Amino acid sequence: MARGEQGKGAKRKAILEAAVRVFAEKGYFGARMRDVAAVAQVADGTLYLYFDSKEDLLTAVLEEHAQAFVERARRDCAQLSDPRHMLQTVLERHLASLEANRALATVFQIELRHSRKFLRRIAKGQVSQYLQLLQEIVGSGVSQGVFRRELDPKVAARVIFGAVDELVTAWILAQKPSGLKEQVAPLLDVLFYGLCRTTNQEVQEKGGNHERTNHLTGSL
Amino acid sequence: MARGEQGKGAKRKAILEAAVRVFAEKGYFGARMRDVAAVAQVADGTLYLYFDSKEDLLTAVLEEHAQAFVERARRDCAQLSDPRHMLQTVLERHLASLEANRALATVFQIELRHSRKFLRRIAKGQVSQYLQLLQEIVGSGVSQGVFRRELDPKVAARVIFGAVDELVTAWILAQKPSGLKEQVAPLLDVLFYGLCRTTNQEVQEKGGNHERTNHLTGSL
Amino acid sequence: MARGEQGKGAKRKAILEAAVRVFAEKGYFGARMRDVAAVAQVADGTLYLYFDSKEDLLTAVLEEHAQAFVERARRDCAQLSDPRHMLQTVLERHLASLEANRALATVFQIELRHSRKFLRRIAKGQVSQYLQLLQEIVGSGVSQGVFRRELDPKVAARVIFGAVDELVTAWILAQKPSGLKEQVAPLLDVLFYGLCRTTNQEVQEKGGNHERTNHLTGSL
Amino acid sequence: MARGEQGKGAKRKAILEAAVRVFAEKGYFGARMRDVAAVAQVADGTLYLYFDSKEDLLTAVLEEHAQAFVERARRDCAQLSDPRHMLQTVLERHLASLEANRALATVFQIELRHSRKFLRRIAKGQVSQYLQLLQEIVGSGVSQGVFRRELDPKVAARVIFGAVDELVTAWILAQKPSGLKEQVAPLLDVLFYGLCRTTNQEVQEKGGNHERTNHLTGSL
DNA sequence: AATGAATGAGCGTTCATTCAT
DNA sequence: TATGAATGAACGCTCATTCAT
Repeated sequence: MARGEQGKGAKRKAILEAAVRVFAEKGYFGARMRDVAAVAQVADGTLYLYFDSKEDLLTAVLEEHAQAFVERARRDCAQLSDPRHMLQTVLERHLASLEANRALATVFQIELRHSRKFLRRIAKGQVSQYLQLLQEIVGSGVSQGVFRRELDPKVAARVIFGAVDELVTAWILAQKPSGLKEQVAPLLDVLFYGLCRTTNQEVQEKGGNHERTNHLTGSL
Repeated sequence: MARGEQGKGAKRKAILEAAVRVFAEKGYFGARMRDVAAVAQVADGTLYLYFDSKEDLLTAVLEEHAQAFVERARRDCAQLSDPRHMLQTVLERHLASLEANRALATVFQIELRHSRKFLRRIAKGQVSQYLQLLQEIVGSGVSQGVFRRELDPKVAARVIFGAVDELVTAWILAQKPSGLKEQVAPLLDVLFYGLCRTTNQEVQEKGGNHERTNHLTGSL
Repeated sequence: MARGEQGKGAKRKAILEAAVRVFAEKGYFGARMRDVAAVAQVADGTLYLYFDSKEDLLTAVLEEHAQAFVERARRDCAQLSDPRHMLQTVLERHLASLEANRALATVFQIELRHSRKFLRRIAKGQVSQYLQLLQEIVGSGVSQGVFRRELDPKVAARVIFGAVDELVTAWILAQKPSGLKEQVAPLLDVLFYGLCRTTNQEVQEKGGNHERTNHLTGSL
Repeated sequence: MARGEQGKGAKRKAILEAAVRVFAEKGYFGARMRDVAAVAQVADGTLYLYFDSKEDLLTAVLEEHAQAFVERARRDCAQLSDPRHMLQTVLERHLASLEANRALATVFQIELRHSRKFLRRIAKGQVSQYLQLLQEIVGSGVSQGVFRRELDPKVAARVIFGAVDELVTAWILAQKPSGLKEQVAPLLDVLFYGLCRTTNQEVQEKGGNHERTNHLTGSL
């Protein structure tokens, strides 16, 4: 029972966790409040003591986790100076935290996007803050001369976000999901050095980009 | 009336277009078949002469457009040799075609993804073919020595797709959407040359990357 | 095709036969006019050139067969003098004709009775005439001194009808239907001589009732 | 309101009664669940708290009453020794209980038989038990020497059942229904003594069968 | 706070019937 | 006559939400 756990917000938490499970399993529209109540071991009506509506429940799931995520990402970055390290850290956190809770990841990647309304809410909320952070990282990278000055930080941030997002979605949909975190290195490789080969790249760095990536990763 | 239009598949087409409009406006679950029928100026039951179910209608919207898109992208590429040109052409087409029909874009970016089931269907179908194409482009770029040989083509393809996808979704959600096509250039800039500045880049190519991009774009 | 058969009423007949088959198989409410049309190899709309409505089609099935049945029963009886022979002949015809067309029997025993309205129509129509005939037979039997004079001909007629009807329904419902006609003899045995043993029956007729039954049956 | 009635199963009962009324009035297919709900003074959805489906509701009507009926019939018989008395008692109960609730009788005689499927369910269930009981009565009558030993108990049971059933159906369909119970006596007369006159019957029992029937009836 | 029985609006789908061809 | 595409009214059932206890 969710009763004795901690007393206070234990029931609320139980409901939220149940919601994540049920939404992930059946999808938002396929999920019935009754299912959530059953999983949370709570009466139907009790849900409404903690959440205004089904939609509010989904929103709560979002806010419960997303806020913390962005905040921690910012804190992580505050302790780093190299924007490449920042990106690496943020993306690793991103992938690792979703990998740790697949149901939650499903809700974030799929269920939260089932309507323009919801999508907008996310886009204006947490995602926007996340993009903002990425943009700042890119900006500071440019200032530091680490990133190319021709970059459009807005577009760059979206490219980064889109890329990670796509990897996560693919992972969600995969039947036998491979590791998510492992994909940070090749992802950063593309993001950092792009697709194109610069004429003298090989001369500059024998052994190529892999070494660089390893170098970076190794230094953390 | 949809009657006299062209005679044959006119009604089917009218229904499909109505579906796109209604799905885009109200979302798949918010849309009632009756709405679709009304917009198509057709009786409720008529919908079922052309489509098996609401879900089938959504599926049909997908297949009606997605297939053609990938095919054309392939045809476009067949006439080009430089993989950079290929990417540019494909992404331009991608953005341009969605920009031309915002309702359709909404359905593709949002409604078709409302459930794991549907998402999977797409991921295994058209999107997978699209990714395949991108992967081939990257692969040929590597072979030609235009793209870096360290690239993981699979990850690179996902990065490209994720980036475009993110741009489109952002455009869908924006209240006053700016041009989509205009974003191809900065997008390619990031994708081609990455975030990082290579130490001697400035020396090699005065004027930097912008010039290169312009050069490429200008040549088309 | 039902085309060339005889020209005129061939199509009407084809539809009626199709209706019997479909009604028997799926039940009146489960049957769709389209099914009937398909079996009759006719367009949906054509049904309405021959019958006013689905209900009318069922009614037509009834009238097409029931009328003839009662008429023939009367004709049969006209050639007999012994009311016991009459009953036997009528019931044999009854069972034999239904046994010959199980689908038709199904429609008569089940589908035609799905509503009070229809049941009433039958009860007032063909069944009433059939009961009338039975009643007359009983009446003449009483007059002739063959049947007991205490009989209430109305009740007797209903008992006879109910008994046959029940046998037919049981036959319809049976998975592996045994012969129907074979049941006439034991049925008549009960109807003619009742359940009770009259005190001196054994004395009067050694060998008992079986012999009598055989005697009667044998004489035909 | 059905609320305060008895508390517990009151609502379920109210729904069942409403169903009987509505099914009897409009027929199973003509009846809408909404009608049932309205008559039961209950919300539409409430029906589904007590019954799985419309069909389940009809089934429940059947089982609610039929079981009790057969059980009571058996109990009645257990206290009697003369199979004639048994038959009389059972049939009287049968007719009396249906006469007491015409709507219920309608459902039993008509609505429960609207499809082969349902008819089969009944035939295999309650009716089969009823027939079994009748068969046993006939059997014991034969053993006791009260009934003729030539009887085929199976056929005899069906004759009895068919006869009663027919009387009830006729009563249901009649516009101005006469008494049902009153028909037991003439019914038994036919069933007991059959149609045929045995040669010396008049001698044996002056006053004929009527007297015997009265004798029997009078003794109860 | 917690319950869960009750509510009732809402929707996808079917199918008898029509009618322009 | 015949067709079959089109119609649109109708209905069983679901489920988010409420509220008396």
